[in-house]
Amino acid sequence: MARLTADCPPVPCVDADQARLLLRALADPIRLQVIEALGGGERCVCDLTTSLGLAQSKLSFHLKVLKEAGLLQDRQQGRWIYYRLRPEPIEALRAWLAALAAQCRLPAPPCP
Amino acid sequence: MARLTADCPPVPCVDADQARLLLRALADPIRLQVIEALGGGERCVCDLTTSLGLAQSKLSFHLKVLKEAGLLQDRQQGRWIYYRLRPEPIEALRAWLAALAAQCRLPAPPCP
DNA sequence: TAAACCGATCAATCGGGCTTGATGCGAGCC
DNA sequence: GGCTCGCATCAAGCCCGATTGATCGGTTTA
Repeated sequence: MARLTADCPPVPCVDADQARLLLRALADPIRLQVIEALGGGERCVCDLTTSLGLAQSKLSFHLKVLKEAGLLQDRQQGRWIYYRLRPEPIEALRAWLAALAAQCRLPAPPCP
Repeated sequence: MARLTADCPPVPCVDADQARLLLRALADPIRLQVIEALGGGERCVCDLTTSLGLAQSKLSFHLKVLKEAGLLQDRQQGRWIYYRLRPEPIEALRAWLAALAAQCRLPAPPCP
């Protein structure tokens, strides 16, 4: 029969509040720079610091915000720490957005 | 033949800065309530005010933010104003997110 | 025309998040 | 063991955006 509409399998479902946390984490210019840099692949902190021209403390703060939102994953190797983007919450956010735009064309019930 | 993957036709492409404006507009709990309410279809302001339990001034402020971000479209009928969600920027944001998560699994270049 | 209603706009206030500089902690090098 | 390096954490200050209450413009009723 027809393909089922992906209830949960690879893409975790998010509610409005989880979506809000992801949106909030992404809605910052510096964090978007980090996200875009990591969109090209894994990077270490020292590399991000120099290539983005950010103070070490500032970058660390934003990395923490992104990590706590579930958007980033880190691993330690020697004295360096590498960060990478997690595609799962991004796909979940995409699914939430898709559901949002589905029915929005319905006309309003008359007001008076 | 297979359905094409919508390179651009209906979905306008966004850069990181435009995506940031959309994310910023969406990353607010009240605005998310509005967005979700409008996800079910068009509504008038007086309806939103009562169903969301918001002060009129506050709702008007957030509607303006969402409208300026391109997420909302309004029309006047009599003395009522109806708002609806525009699916285009949402689809554009989804496309931006999809491009983001594409290559993020690449390992980092070794640091030292 | 006056009155009532809907919604936008304005100025003032407030609060949460970002920034900054210093400090702490762990891992390698001497 | 002492030192340097990489990164996280902390406290204080600051700034931008949300909230609040009042006012204004426009539209429909009486």
